[in-house]
Amino acid sequence: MARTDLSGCYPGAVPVTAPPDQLRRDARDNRAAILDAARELFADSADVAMCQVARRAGVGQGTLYRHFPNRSALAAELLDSYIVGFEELAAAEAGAPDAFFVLLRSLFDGVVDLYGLAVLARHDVETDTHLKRNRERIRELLAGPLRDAKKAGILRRDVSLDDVFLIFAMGRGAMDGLPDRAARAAVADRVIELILDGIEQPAAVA
Amino acid sequence: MARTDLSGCYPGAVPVTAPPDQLRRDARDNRAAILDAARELFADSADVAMCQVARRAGVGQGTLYRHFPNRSALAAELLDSYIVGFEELAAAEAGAPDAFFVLLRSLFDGVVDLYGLAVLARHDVETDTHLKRNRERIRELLAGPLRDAKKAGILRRDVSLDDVFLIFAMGRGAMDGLPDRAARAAVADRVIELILDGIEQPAAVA
DNA sequence: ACGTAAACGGACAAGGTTGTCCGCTAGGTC
DNA sequence: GACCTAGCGGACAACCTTGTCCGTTTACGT
Repeated sequence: MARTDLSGCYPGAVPVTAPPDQLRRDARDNRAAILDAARELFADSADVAMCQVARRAGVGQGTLYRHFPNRSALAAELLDSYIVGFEELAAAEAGAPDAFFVLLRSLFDGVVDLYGLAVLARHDVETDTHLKRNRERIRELLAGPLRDAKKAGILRRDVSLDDVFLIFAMGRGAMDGLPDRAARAAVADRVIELILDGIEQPAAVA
Repeated sequence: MARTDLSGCYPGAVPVTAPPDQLRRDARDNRAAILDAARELFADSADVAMCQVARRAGVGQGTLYRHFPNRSALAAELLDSYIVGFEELAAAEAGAPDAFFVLLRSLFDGVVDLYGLAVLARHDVETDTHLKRNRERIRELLAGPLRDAKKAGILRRDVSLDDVFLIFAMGRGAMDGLPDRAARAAVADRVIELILDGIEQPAAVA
């Protein structure tokens, strides 16, 4: 006997559409738990299975996928919340001559805290429009500080915005495969030291 | 009816043990074809399925696995052949004051040509003893040039061998996700420019 | 020529991941 | 307190990858 076709009779995996603050309480809690779990898991690695996120959040896979239709959507949400913080910092530092270096440092700190996410962002950057927009946003926020730093004579004149992304990628690469935040933080410090001064000895120090 | 147990009656996937130059001609050709295919595929990405290697080499999967029992063994072989070249270069440059920079440049070129392999090497470094030994070998080859460069006053005094690996990882990171050799080569050039001089403006250039 | 063992190749089992389906539970409202 | 629907959860199909198995082919010594 053929099973009755019940398609459409149940909500199924209909994605959650309401804004997060209008959700039913249990849904809101689950959403938060999922984001927390994802943040913890994506901190150390980009290789996180969706079922791990669900388990850690204490929800079923169905719930996870209803809130975030795929891994990219989940990552995008985490990334957005990072960008918000970055925008605030940029606003606070606006005008300061060393704002550029403060923001650069903050980008590195971002990788220290969410290494896996940074990897994911890089990998998906070609395919995911949302991530591209975030990238563009960071560009905008850095353009002013970059100009100011050059004007103040504390930054090489030939450094471009593209170079900043390059430096970001360099920092991320240096943190590849490290086991935890502490190790990444240590490496980030050293990378900044190296990058700022360069490794070549200035011609004559006397 | 139970199938007769034929285990051991056929050579099966018995690994090839003879030295490569004593193999039967078809086996030697296949081995070479596999290595060529792997080199091409690992050039752009670490995410290469073994069956792709087999297909590209024009051999069956069984053949591939008999020559190289797993992906690590295949990667190790490629890596070894790179190391041989690096050793030759180190020998040729021995004593030259700028040997350190030449070798550093060569490491970057290695990533440009075999990016996927570099990623793999980094990722497996904790688990694979063979890779660890290669790393150690590079360390040995760089120690002298590093000392000489400092003595010649063309390298910051506080740069350590660990920093060299860090710089290597930075370069690799900067090349993440780039589509081809050409793009990687361009990035490698810029990274070297940035790393050598640093991005901070020297106090007073006057 | 010819026989033997080395080598081949592709089917396949095992393991793991993604995203969907659908029967049930329980929050919020009247 | 009862209803109704948003939301839950976990089984599962589909897919991919790794490494093994075993019947067949072929290089090479005699």
